[in-house]
Amino acid sequence: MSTIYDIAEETGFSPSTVARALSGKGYCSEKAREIIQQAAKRMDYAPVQAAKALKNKYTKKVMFCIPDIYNPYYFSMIEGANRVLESHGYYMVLAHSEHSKSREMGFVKVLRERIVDGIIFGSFDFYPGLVSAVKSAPVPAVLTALYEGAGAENLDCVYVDQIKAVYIAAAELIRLGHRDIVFLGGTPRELTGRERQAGFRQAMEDNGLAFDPEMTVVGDFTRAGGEEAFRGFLKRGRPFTAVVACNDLMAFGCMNVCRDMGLRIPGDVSVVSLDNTDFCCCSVPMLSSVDMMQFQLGSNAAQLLLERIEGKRDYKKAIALEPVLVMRDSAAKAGK
Amino acid sequence: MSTIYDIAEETGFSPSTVARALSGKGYCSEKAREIIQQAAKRMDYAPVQAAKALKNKYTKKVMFCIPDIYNPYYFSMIEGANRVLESHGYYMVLAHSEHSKSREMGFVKVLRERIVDGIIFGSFDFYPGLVSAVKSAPVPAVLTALYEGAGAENLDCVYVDQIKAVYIAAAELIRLGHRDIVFLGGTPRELTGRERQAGFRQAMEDNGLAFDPEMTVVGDFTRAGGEEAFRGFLKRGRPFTAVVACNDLMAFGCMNVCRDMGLRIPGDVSVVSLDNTDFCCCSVPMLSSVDMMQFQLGSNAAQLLLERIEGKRDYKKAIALEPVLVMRDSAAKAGK
DNA sequence: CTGAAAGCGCTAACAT
DNA sequence: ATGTTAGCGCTTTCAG
Repeated sequence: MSTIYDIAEETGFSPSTVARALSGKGYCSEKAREIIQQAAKRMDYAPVQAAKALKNKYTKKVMFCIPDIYNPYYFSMIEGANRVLESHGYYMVLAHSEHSKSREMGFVKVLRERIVDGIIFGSFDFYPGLVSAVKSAPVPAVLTALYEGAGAENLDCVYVDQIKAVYIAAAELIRLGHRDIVFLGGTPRELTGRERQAGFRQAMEDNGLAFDPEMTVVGDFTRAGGEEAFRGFLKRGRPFTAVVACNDLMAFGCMNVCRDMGLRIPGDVSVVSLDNTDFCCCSVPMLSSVDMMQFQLGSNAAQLLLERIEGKRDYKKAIALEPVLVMRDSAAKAGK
Repeated sequence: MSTIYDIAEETGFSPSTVARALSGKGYCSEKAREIIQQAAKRMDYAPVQAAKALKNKYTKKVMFCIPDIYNPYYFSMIEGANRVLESHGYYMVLAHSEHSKSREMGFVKVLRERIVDGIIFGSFDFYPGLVSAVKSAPVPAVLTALYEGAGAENLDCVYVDQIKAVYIAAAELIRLGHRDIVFLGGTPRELTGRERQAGFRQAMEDNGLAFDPEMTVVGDFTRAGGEEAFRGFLKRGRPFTAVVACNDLMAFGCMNVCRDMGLRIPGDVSVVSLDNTDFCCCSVPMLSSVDMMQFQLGSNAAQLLLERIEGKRDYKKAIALEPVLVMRDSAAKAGK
């Protein structure tokens, strides 16, 4: 634990020469550099980040804000972002909002203290208040969803088309011959919930099937929530042969309920969901799911953010990624 | 974006009065405080953390180092730690070593730059080099495992007894009448691998059963690794009626293989594993597993670390937590 | 090529 | 109660 002053004293050079030698910036003779670097190593020198941060106005840290740490959806996003951040010498500060708007707002507020150089939002649900707070924050932000409300003009984002994701899931079930398809969605109070339902409806109608609100239930994106919602649907006594679940966790819940009721998957019920998390391979049968490109979402978001932080870009950039259907064993032809 | 100097100028007070008014420390008249606080709000003042850090020698951040971000084992640990850190005004910096010792070492090295006030290790595999690096770091550290090698004298830790965890899992299977039990463990090159095997052996021998190395396979704690390892075991052609898996992911892999081979769970094969992650409820049948108290591990670790950081304690503290068996549907009486 | 000096924004001891 | 001053450790401009 030594400072440039200690090294200066030790080597007889001035602090500024030591700084130049160590940073590699500015003039410094070979000889001086060598002597100083050796002393630095010997004295276990390491620059104190707070001092650099105060002087340079950057912290080399980025905040990653997610709503739910137990949802594996976010894992590869974190990992994707982490990879590129790390390769640029940045660290990630995790902020977990637990779906609370006020906590999320709190994270945006502390940005003013400049504890990080930028922020990535893993969440989906933006609203004008948050967006305007984000925009008035002193550091750049990137969203991992498409938000087109007011104020979004200059906000970078990476997103995958939610409507399309549900669409291809439903379309595949229809292709397999299913007609009575349950939609296990999210609350329509959130944008994603509405978008996804729209995708489902469109897939049905494009294929000449009626969209029936009675075949729709909403859950909270947890396994338990999926179970509860699906049980609620079963009470209606409507016939069905397939389910589109809006995320893997709810699909697991749905599959649990099916098993309890003696329904076989995919024999009696076909299930396709969104997210394609690692756990799709852990269920029996393995879950067919739409890959929402989480890893790429994370890495691209980090990329965009760093471009802003490092001043390499000053205009808005939005990146759209394509969802990819991954079929496994939880869906089969209807009527088999 | 204003500083105490801006506010001083605006209000006519000196910077130090402003600082006192805003921090609430030191003398300051009611009137001055009011004026200053209003000005601060109006001017959107927020203290720059780098400046505080430079002066105060703390960053209000803690590094949490985990080896594998895709393993749900760590979720609740992260969450447990996060809860207490947050309640004390600290942020968590995530460090993901991807099981690489050199990366882990890298994280310990940057501690010298004082980017955080302390570090929690989620990993299991400690070795002398790491431990001595940790001990010479300028900030306190907490391990979430029991390490009794040299240098551990003054290192805080929270841990659950690995041997006991495996022991109670195996003992329950034995109680259910199983005698030919497969042990799906981790590599004996890591401490945990050895400990867990010891626990299994002890359970067998305490119940008058022989420990047979042929009934043991090792995997890498991933689902795919569990599958591969278990397939390897099946090739041996040894009869068995139950499996103790060293974590949930490997148990899922094992269950997948069983299904492929037409073995029914728990009819033909009973499975109990360690970790009790949320996903135990997602598999069919639901997985019986030993809760390794991850949430408590995380929150206690954070607690211990903060005690050190805030100078409230200067002696070693080690906390032992008890593993708890959670029976679900993947294990049943033998011979049914 | 090297050194002196100022300043990043905040804190705290000390003086008034 | 308030103001002055020095300093945390580093960067950078400007003299030399």
